[in-house]
Amino acid sequence: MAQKITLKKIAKDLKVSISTVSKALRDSHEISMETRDKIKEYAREFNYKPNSIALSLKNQKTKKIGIIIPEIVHHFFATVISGVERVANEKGYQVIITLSGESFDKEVVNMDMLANGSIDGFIMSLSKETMEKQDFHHLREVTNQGMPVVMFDRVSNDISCDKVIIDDVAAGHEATEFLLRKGRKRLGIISTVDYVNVGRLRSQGFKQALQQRGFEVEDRQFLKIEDIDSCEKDIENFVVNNNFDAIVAVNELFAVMASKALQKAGKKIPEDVAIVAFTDGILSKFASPTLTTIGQNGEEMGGVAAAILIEKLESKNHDNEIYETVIVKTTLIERESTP
Amino acid sequence: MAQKITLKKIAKDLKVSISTVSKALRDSHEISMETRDKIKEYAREFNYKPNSIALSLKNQKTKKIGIIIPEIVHHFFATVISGVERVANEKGYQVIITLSGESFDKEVVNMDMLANGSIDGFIMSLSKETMEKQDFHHLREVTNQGMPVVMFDRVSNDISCDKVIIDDVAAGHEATEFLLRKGRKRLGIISTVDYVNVGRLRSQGFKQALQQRGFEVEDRQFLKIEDIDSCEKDIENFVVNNNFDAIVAVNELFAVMASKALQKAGKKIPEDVAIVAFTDGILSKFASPTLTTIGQNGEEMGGVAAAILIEKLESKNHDNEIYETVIVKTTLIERESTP
DNA sequence: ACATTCTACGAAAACGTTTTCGGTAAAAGA
DNA sequence: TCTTTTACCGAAAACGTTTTCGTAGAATGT
Repeated sequence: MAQKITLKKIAKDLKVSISTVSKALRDSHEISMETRDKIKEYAREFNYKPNSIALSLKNQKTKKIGIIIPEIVHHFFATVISGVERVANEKGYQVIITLSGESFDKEVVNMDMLANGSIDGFIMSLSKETMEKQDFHHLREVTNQGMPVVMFDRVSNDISCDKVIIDDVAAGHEATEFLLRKGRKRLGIISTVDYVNVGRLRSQGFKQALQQRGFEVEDRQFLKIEDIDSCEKDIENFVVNNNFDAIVAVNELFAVMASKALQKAGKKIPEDVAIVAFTDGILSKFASPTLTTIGQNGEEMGGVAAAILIEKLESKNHDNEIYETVIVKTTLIERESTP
Repeated sequence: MAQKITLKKIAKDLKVSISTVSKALRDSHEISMETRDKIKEYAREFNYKPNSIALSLKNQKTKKIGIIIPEIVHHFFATVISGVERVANEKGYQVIITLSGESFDKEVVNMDMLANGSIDGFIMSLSKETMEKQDFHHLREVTNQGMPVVMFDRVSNDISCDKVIIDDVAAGHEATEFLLRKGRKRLGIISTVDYVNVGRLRSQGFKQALQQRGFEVEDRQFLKIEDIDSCEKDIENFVVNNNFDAIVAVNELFAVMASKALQKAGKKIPEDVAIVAFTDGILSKFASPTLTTIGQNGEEMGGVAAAILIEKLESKNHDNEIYETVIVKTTLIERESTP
C-alpha cells in the first residue's frame, strides 16, 4: 500500500530540493540545523532507507559478493558459506549464492548472470565437470574484466587468482602417518577420480607416507569413486575383499559406508580396521562408531576467502596483480574409529 | 584491464547514438539491417552484457529473491535453499541468502538490508528468538511496503502472507500412529520448547494419536529441549530412565542421540525400542541403525515457496490480498529403527 | 558605502538502461 | 512538382542517488 519513499518524495513534500534532502540526511554542514532536523524527522517517520540499487549504480559497486559452489546440501560447502557470510556481513557485504550442481554449463551461466554488475567479486569452488573438461574460459573472461575471484577447495593452477585451500597432500600424509603410528600396516584409501584435485592430492599424500615408511604401494590399495550415488557396492567390495587393517576416506560419506560394510562383514572398528575420514561434519560426530577425521575448517576457509576478496575490493591500486594462496590448517580430530 | 563495455562506449566507437545501439541490440525494426549488424557484431566481439544494476533501477525490479534462514549448516534448510534456487533460476531469478543465526536482531538487520531495493521479495523461516519474542514488526514493515513475503516451516499466524508448511500435527500423529500399529505401548517424544511451532505441533499430534487409542498421556512422556548444544545428557536420562518401547524425535539429531544412548544402555533397536525421527537427512540414512523418518521434502518446500513468490511478483494486480498456505506432503520412510 | 566572506540552498551531471517522441531525409503517391 | 508516407535515427526523460558547482542574500570587514 504505502508507496516507496524516496528523496524526491521527501523533497516535494517539504518543498525543498532533492540535494537539500540528501545533504540533510548525511548531516552536511551546508544545511541549517532547522531544515536538517525537519528533514530527518520526516525521513524517520516515513522510514526512509536509501535505495541500494541507485547507490550501486552511482558508486559502481554493489557491496555484494557472489558464491558459486557445486552443491549446498553438503556439510563442507554449507560451512564455507557460513564463514563467508559471517565476515561479509561484518564488513557490510551481502552474499549471493548460486549452485552449479557439478555442471559446467550451469557454472558458466551463473557466472555470466552475476558478472554483469550484480556483484563486486566471486568466491567459488569448481564443479566436477569443469575440472574434468579443464575449460576455464568463463573464469578468464571475468578476471580479464578486472573482477576479483577467490577460489577455494576445488581450485585450478591454470587460472591465476587468490586461492584458499588446505594442503591436501600434507593432510593425506598426516592421516596415513597417524594410522601407521598406531601400528597399522595394511592400508587402503577410498578417493575420488583423479581429476578432482582434492582426491588426487590426498591420495598422493597417502602414497608418500607409506613410501617414506618403506612400504610397497600397490594399485589395489586405491579405490577411486566416480559416481557418488552408486558407490556403495564398490566400497563394500573394496573394504571386504582386501584384508585392510586401516582405511583412509577422502570424505565422511565414503568413510561411513566403509564402516558399515565392515561391521556387516563382522569386523570390529577400530580393533580390526581403523578409519580416518576427511571433512569433520555431522556424520563423523554421530556415526557408530564416531569417526576420526581430518577437519577442513570450512568455516575458516570461507571467512578467509571473504576477507581476501573484500581486501582486494577495497584496495586502491586496482592493478595489483599479486595473488596469494592461503593454506588453511587442518585439524585431526580423534574419535572412536581409531584406537 | 579491459574496461567494462557499455552502450555509451559502443555508441561512441561506432559514432551513433546510445538509443540506436540499444534498439539495434534488441532487434528493433527502427534500425536498418546494416547498422544493426554492425552494432551487434561489435557488441559480440567485446562481449557486451547489459548492466543488471541499471536495468534494476530502470525497471524497478531486481529479479532477485532474498532468503532469510536461521542456519545453513542444517540439512533441512540446505535442501530448501536448493529447491528455491532451482525454480528461481528456471524463471530467471537469483537468490540472495542471509543467515539470522537464530538471532532476532540479525534477522531484523538482514531484512532491512535487503528491503531497500536489493530484492523483489522474501522467502524466510523465523529465527528461534523471533518466535520467542513474538515480535514481527520487521515483517509488517516489509509487507506494508507491498513487498511479498513467503514463509516456510517456522511461520507465524500473526503475520498474513503466503506460507509453505507441512501439517506438523498430522505428521506427529502419523509417526505416533505408525508406532502404535507396530504394537508399541510406552511412547516418549523428544521435542523442542513450545514456542518453536513445529515442536509444539508435532507434540500435539503425538498426544492426539495416543488419546485416540485410549492411552493416558503423562508429562513424563515429553522432553522439551531448549538448547541443542547441551542436550545430550538430558536425552540420555530421558530415554534410559523411562521404560519406553518407542521414541518419536522431532529431528534427526535428537533421534540419533537417543539411539546411541539406548544402545549404550544395552537396549536393542528396534527390538527393545523403536525410533521415528523427523527430517530425512543424511544422518537418518547413515546412522546405525538407519532411522525411520518423516521426510519433510525440503527441496519441494523451497520449490513451492519460490513458485508462489514469483507468481505473486509477476501478477499484474498488485493489490491481491489473498494469501494461501500450501501444505507439503510428508513422507514416511521406513528404515531399520522400526520393526 | 563598498568589497568580501559566509550561510544555505538549488541546478545539474553522472551511473547505464529503455522508451517515447520528434525529426530529417528519401521514397512514394498525386 | 508538391504532398504524404516511410525508413532511420537522435534527444531526452526516467529510475534514485551523491556531489560539484553556482548563487542569492546576509553578515562581516574596512
